[in-house]
Amino acid sequence: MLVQLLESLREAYSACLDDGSLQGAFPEHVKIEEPRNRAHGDFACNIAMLIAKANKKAPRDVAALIVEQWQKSPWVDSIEIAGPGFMNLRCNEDLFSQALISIVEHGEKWGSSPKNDKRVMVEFVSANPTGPLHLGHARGTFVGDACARLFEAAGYNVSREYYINDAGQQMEVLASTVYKRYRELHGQPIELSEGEYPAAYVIDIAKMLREEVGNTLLEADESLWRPRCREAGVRWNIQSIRDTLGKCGVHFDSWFSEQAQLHDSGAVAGVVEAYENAGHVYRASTSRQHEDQKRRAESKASQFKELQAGGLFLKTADFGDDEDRVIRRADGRFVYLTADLAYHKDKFERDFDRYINVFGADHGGHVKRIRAGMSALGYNADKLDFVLVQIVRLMREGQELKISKRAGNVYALDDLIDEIGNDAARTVFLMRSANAQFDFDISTVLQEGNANPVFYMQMGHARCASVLKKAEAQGLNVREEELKSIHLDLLKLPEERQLIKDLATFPKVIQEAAEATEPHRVIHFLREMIAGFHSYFSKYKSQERIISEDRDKSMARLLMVLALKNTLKNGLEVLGIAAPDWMELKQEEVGG
RNA sequence: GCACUCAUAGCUCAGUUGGAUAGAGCACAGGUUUCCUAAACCUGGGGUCCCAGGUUCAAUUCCUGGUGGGUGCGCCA
Repeated sequence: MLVQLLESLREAYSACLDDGSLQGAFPEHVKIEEPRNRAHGDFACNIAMLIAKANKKAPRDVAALIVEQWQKSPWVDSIEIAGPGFMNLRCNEDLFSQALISIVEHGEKWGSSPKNDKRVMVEFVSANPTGPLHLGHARGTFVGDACARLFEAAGYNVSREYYINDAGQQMEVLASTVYKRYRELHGQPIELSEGEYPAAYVIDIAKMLREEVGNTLLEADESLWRPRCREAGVRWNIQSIRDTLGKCGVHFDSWFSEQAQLHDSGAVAGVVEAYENAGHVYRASTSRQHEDQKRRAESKASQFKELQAGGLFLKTADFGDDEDRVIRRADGRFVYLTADLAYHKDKFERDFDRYINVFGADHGGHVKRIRAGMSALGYNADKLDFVLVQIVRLMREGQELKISKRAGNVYALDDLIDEIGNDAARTVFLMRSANAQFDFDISTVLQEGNANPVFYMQMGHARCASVLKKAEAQGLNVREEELKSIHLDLLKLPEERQLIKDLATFPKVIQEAAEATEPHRVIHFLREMIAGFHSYFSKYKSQERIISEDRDKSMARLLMVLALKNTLKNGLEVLGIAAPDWMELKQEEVGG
């Protein structure tokens, strides 16, 4: 619908160019959109304001010139010039009819863009394999997956990647905890030290280990038991993470191991060498930004400054970072950042067009460093997108659900899915802009009613399905091959025209949500559309029902319902939320 | 101190990359509903869009400077 209108506007514009009344290229950010105030017409266009200055004419005069041509389009019934120079247009009924038919004909492709040859990588979750996923990982998981789905719908070739931080001190702590639990299983007394993992899952890891190796590690040297325990721990945790992700409907295309693919492969040493060769490093005890050290004197960083003994600095400050960063210690060991740089270098070598990184907001500090590090290697850091997800505080009946890692207190992501279901969990974590923190009481999604966003959306879909099913029982079938013979010009009610216009904007919503990596836009779009339908449904239920004696009118409305259902289904699909044809309701009818 | 991020109705939050009279849910007040699955639908009250400048035909939106909340600031990961 919008496509046709834009096309006709282009034609009108070039006609203006041809007769010399206007000059200049067709402006890039022309908007044709529904005006807030419906009295202004079906759509409004702002082109006159955009090009007025270049043509040295008043916006309203420019508008008049365009209107003269645009009115010739078969899609346009009338255009009015209003306000500072808006063009308010009313569309021809054929345009509405064609839009509806097109929605149904496109089926599950409706809303998606044609495949392009762009490749995008979405890296998300990437939780340390030191334990199961918990609440703190939920938002990143769902936002990352929804972004990936959005890009797929927008026509991109998408690859989902999980970066496994299976190197470093945390793994050693895990290994020693596993070993202690292993000894405990063999009757030896143990005592966990500060920082080790007290949670019960480590016992499960130890049990698995005992089954695999029996008691052979009991008397073994640390050089034997440590790698074995580490490996068992990592393997068990990754499996646990995979299982949870599977429950969440999330599947990765690749799992990237820090230990194997960066350290063991020599990639980390390689990236340092690349920086050395490029002349972006220097050896020092403190970074060049002495002032930075001073002004951080009051910060947490100050308590670590004695540890600084001099190492190899990367000049990230030359590429937009706040200060230079150490990438190799004086003793030759690399730091976390070095591996991260090597990882992103690896990503760039795999040559995607765009890299989406979904991080928790507490990792926001990485953004500038990685950007700077990639720029220093000569890569285009603009291809990197960072989605920082903020904390969501989940409540249950006013009580906060804790993420705390203290034993027995962890609220695992698994538990959340078990409690409220994948659809509700997705809705909760996707309904708000990722970079805004918010509170949510999960008792809301266990109710039935408008306050429950999942219920509201799914009920909308179920209602459509229900109406269609009832119609079918009466012999009213919307068959694809007969779409064109349905009298869609009978859809004259203002609510019907409004709904069709809303439906028609769906592809644009998907496209823009993908571009902005903002899945929440889709939820808001769906909710608004459903609200309009429910309102319409109720308003006319005593007259002008969807299924009525008037067969032609019924068929027209059923086609509209089918188009709505298709849009809802595809919209929910792109969020990973189920679109049921029937909802089992808990509550009994009131007053029955 | 510096960086990132947020600030919109009593509460939780949208606001379509700068558009016309700023919206939704909850809560509150009133009303409708024997019906195609629902405590659903309608109406109403409720706003200094944190403050002050700037850019623009047009700013809740972009820029600068403040204020307030969150996060980060290590040769930890």
